[in-house]
Amino acid sequence: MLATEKIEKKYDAAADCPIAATIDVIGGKWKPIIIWLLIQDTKRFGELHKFIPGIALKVLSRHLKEMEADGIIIRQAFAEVPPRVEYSLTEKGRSLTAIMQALAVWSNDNILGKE
Amino acid sequence: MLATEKIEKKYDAAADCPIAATIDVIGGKWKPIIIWLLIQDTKRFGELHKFIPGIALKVLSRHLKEMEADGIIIRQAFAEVPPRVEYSLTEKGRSLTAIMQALAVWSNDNILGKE
DNA sequence: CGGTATCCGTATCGATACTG
DNA sequence: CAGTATCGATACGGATACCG
Repeated sequence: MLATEKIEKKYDAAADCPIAATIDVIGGKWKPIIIWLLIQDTKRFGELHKFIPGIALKVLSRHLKEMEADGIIIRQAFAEVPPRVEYSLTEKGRSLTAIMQALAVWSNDNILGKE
Repeated sequence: MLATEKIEKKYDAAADCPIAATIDVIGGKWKPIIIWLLIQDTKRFGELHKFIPGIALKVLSRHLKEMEADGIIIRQAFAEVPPRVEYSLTEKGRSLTAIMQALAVWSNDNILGKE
């Protein structure tokens, strides 16, 4: 997006609403679980895949890349055989913990009892 | 009951992860802004449309219905000419205020300064 | 005024096969 | 082990026209 051009910028919910911007970071279909798992512990790619039933490899891979680009997780590859890659939260990622807990609490209070 | 028809329930992130469940409620593309506007004040359909640049009528309408179904907003129609419909938050909806603020704060601390 | 109906483009998710 | 490539399905958002 070039700021030098006086393009009549359309309002973009995700970019212009701070709340939506944060949801964008934690709001993919599987990102909450990934973050939640990493809050507890560093994990390898295969572990994440095992802990998250049903996620496609491609999707897991893309979510991890996005989260790395957003600066909330770190990817650490070890030059071994067989290869090992570990994912963990950055400080920024950890700073989401309180929010995650608040979201979980709200769910328990307002959604779980409903079904 | 056929054994083959055993309901092998697939893991559903949105339903089975409490965090994802809450994000589902507040996480549509425009829901955060809608909630934010309604936190400040009850608003009519047209007002919401005016306050949210670019949203399609259909999308606004659907989001409002979903939020009503989720129990976080109330739709109140007045039998007048011209018709008037007002949307406001329920108690449950208001209970999201703290979370919304936390999300906005996190965005200001971790996203806004970046671009 | 407050919507719904229709049609469409895109983004996102998913299963499987294959590679470094 | 840790991914990528490929193809397909579907959910989501958007523009416009029309109705009560």
